[in-house]
Amino acid sequence: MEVAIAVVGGSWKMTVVKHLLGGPLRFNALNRAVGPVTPRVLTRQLRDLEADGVVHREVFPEVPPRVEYSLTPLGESLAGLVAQLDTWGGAYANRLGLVR
Amino acid sequence: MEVAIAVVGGSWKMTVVKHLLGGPLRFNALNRAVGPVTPRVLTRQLRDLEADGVVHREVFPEVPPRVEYSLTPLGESLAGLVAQLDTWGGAYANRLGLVR
DNA sequence: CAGAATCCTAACGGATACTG
DNA sequence: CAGTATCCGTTAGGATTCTG
Repeated sequence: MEVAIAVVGGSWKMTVVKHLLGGPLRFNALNRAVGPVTPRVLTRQLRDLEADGVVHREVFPEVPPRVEYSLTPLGESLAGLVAQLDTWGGAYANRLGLVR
Repeated sequence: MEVAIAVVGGSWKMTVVKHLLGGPLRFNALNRAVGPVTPRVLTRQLRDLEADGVVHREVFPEVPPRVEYSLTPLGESLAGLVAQLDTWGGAYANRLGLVR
């Protein structure tokens, strides 16, 4: 339990995984997709996910530089979790809308 | 997504929910169940969960004092998430065991 | 394009001790 | 029993600016 939270707990990590489920993305594309996250923060989260074996980082030695991020099999095994979090978060947001 | 992480992201929050799925628990019982968490930290997490409508806190005006924590319906709706996190965390831990 | 460098701060998690 | 009080260090997250 705590292990999972440690891997997944970062504010943007699961959002990153969610967007990578649709296929590899380059750094700036990911940055735009994920939301209002600064490059510095996104880089940290990506490095964490990489270290945890969730994300794969591939550098293409080109000009201009290209770096693609994709999910490892382990990362893809988070798909169910992403779906549940997404659903639950949606329901929770709705509930807030109703209560307020 | 981010909403869900905000509610669930605390280091002990999902562990608390997990243990409350088995029924209401008193503060110290919960403290023992959850693990090496200090009262101060546990209190914070519980107050957060209460504010988010996940946990219900009931005080029984007795001597000695008794306070029971239980899940709200919203809290119980996290059961699936708990199960997935638990499973995934277990698998991840095993994988670590294999790789190292 | 993909980040690194630098800086800041709020808050989180924790240790320890004390109390109605 | 169920916390509160006080203190602490780390670090996560963010803003801004710069670069190979």
